[in-house]
Amino acid sequence: MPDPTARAMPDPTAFETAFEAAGHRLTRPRRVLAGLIEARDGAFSAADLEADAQGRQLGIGRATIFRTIELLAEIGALERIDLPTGDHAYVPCGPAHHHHVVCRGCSRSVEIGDLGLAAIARDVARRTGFRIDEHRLEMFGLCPDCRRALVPA
Amino acid sequence: MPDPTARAMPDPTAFETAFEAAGHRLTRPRRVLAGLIEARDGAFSAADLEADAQGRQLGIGRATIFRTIELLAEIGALERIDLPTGDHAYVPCGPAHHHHVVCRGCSRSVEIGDLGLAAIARDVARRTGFRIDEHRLEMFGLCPDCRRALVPA
DNA sequence: GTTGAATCGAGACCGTGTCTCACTTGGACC
DNA sequence: GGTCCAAGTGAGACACGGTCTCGATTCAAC
Repeated sequence: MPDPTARAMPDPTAFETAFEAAGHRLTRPRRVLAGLIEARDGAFSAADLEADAQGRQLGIGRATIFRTIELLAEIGALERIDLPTGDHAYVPCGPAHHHHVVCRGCSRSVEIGDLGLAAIARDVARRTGFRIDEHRLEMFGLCPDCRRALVPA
Repeated sequence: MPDPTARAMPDPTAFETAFEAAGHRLTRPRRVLAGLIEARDGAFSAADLEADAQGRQLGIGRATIFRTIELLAEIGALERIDLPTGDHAYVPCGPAHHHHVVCRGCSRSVEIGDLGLAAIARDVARRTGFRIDEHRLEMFGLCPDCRRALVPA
């Protein structure tokens, strides 16, 4: 009977590769958390991850969960977004500049490139006199699946 | 000697008008907080307001501060924004749909209209299949004054 | 196999925000 | 002006996300 705490170790996941590429150790807790995050495939809160880990009785400390999230955000594999409710969530993503659309039904998230925002930022800079050096755009709505679920007929 | 807790009552401020227009009582704590917020003229955190109120020894409870912020947000006189640090801040604003540019130096904030975002949202909807029903854009940088202060020569 | 720096788990701690509950007060009505 | 009561208040307990500390563990380089 396979030990549930020892996930079969298939190809290293994108997260595992990211850890090593950034010069960080690939430890058991990090591997487990990487697996849990990839299994979620969408925006999640720290509490979600905590519940996942606790549910499977993998003895992973809360501090480690927050540390791992922070580390992944630091190396650009994760990004923190702010839900309309005011809560924080995290979404897996690539390092290039981009934004997210998040489904309020299932939390699935899709990256959406910069769109015309850099140009808008320049425009705002010209009109306000501000020097803009950071911006954040988040969109919320319903993904195709959740839309269909809403109107089943 | 004037009682420091009894602010001279000049023309009702925009906030005070907003309270009454929305059918809420105009109480002493609300008047005081409205004054403190207007004196700040920019983004502020709940803790800032708390410190202001406590510093002046106006016996205003913490709960009242949060309740008042929430109420002002509800009637559209205040909006919650998310700082790049992950903290929350609040900025005074009008009820029309708009976005904010916030100075990371002095917290001054400027409203910036919808820009082309509605069009971008439609574009994203078409490309992703999502139904977009909310978006949030925030820009951060340095206001003209803080820029000058940075390069005094 | 040894070694030590990186990482970990447990749990105390902190800050933001919410809730409860007994008390106060604004303002409508007389 | 006085009465009245629903709306609002202050104090303090509470919930919760996130951080910090510290002694123990573990990865991975040698």
